[in-house]
Amino acid sequence: MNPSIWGKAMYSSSNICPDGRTVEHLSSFRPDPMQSNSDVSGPPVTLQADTENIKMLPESAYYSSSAAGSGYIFPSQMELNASRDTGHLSTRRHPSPASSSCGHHDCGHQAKRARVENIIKGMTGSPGMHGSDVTINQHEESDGMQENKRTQELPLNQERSGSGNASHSQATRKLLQNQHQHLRQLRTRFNHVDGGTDTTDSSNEEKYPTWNSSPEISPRDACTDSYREFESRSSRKYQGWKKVKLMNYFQSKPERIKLMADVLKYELSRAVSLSVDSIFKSMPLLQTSANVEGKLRTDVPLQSSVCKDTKVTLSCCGDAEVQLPDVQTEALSLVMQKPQLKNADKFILKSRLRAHQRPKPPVPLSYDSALHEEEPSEKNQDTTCPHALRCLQDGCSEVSQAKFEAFDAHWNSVKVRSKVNSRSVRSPQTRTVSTDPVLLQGMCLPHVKIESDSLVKNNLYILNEGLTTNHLKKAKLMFFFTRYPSSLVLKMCFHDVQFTRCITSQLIKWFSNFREFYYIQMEKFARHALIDGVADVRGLTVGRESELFRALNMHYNKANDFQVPDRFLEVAEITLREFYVAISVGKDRDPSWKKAIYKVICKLDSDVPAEFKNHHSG
DNA sequence: TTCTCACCTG
DNA sequence: CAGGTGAGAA
Repeated sequence: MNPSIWGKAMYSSSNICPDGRTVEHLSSFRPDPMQSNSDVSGPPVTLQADTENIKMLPESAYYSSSAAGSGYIFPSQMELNASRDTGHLSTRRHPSPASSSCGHHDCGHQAKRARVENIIKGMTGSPGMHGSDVTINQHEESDGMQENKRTQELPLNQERSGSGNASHSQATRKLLQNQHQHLRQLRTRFNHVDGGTDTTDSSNEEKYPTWNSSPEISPRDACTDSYREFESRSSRKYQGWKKVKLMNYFQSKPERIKLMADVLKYELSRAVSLSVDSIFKSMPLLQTSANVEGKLRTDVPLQSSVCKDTKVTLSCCGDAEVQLPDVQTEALSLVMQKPQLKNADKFILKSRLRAHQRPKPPVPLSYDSALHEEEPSEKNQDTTCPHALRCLQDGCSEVSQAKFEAFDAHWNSVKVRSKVNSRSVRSPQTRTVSTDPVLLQGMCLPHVKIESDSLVKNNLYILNEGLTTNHLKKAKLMFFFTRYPSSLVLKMCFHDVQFTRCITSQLIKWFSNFREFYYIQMEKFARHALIDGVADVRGLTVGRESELFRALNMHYNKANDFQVPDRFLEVAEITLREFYVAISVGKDRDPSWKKAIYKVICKLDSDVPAEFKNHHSG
């Protein structure tokens, strides 16, 4: 035993430099078969001393690479970002504007009838219809609404029109008859749209609930549904209807406009809700954005009167409209599995990073997210009405979470059933809720900006409540740069994930597993080298063609679509030599012999490229 | 006590 | 890859 040899060997192993000094130092080390198999009670002491000396040296003495020690942060510095549960437990607002203004049941029906009347009036009457024309129309409508009761109605109308005046002029009668005819045609038209249902059965009330947001209902039906609803009720409460008509007859014009506005609001929010629902349910991700856009525009005709072109303004939490910056819809992250996408497993960074070395067209999914996760969300944290981005970004808001779960349930069936996802299902934030139309309606989806390919580009919408396989792939590629990522790095690279304690632990666990595999491979190949009689550490190199690299690449970069940085090869080579030397000197008899190696390797982390931080993992 | 880590196991 | 566990650090 020559302490100087040991000392030199271990010293050199700790002074491994990518610039070649490694070889110079380690070349002096020749594993002594006798020593490696003999009692190591002597050498380990020396080794330990040398290991301690290592710590005294400045980092620059270890590694010339600028990456050395660049990112090492002690695990204790890992910040566990507790769930930022903002607790937006807003109460459910009653969505019906009719019942909000009048608590009485009949009052609500009457108001609705009055609105239907106004709707019909708006459809039949010309824009310039005023004064007595409206008056006449209102009379006629009452007849038209119930054709089968015209015989009962006619005397009433005559009574109303004439008010007991027997000398009604013939011209007025003729005009009235014409109006009757007109409204009968209108009525027929409505019935046709309605599918021919003209029943006065009382079961209709259950048949057409006020907020019938059944997923099966077509948007076209949705648009006519409210009319059916009003109509069916009007047939039951005809007497009340007449009263309302009379009242409405004397209503001032501003009041009618207000009613019309109410109806429009009602219809708008209802139709948009249904459309959003149907889109989320029918959007197959492969669907072109043009289709989506067209669908929205077609299904929600009313929105055109409120919103221009590409924007849909939804009423959120009452009547307050929430206007969001366009950028917010741009930055919503891709979080769902996309089994339909054949290239879903292609990591988005692939071409980007490759492009640094060889020219290649960028991947469609690659785009810069101008939104940084904290910026908008932190500002709006205290708003009582959490707009959707806040919901999306924080994800932990229970109400919004539940709302997203509502339609998320649809996607569960197509989610890849990997453990990665199944874990998120177990997340405490995840609950199973039924698809409540009210929830869907109240999703507070903001100002959905329908832009060409914005939806497809972002591929939906929801902030991650869990890690996906794409996150796993990203993490694996990150391992090429950092073996011991700090929580800060993790947060930066997985900023599309809601960082909870669970998520953080899972990410840490992932890298722990990566390291485990990495070190196992290193030890295995180091032992193989010893068995194979490699006598010089200079004979231990890790190139892209080496078996060790292939094993590692197969594990972390299975698709082989990522250009592994040269630095990783250097680190792998250093690690392999560390293991080789340690095993050679019999250090492996110490139960904690790897710790010294871990200590060295953890200082070799590089900075994660910005591409990892700027892109979503989808 | 809490957290991270390595190790072992399935 | 994840769960469980014990060691060690803060």
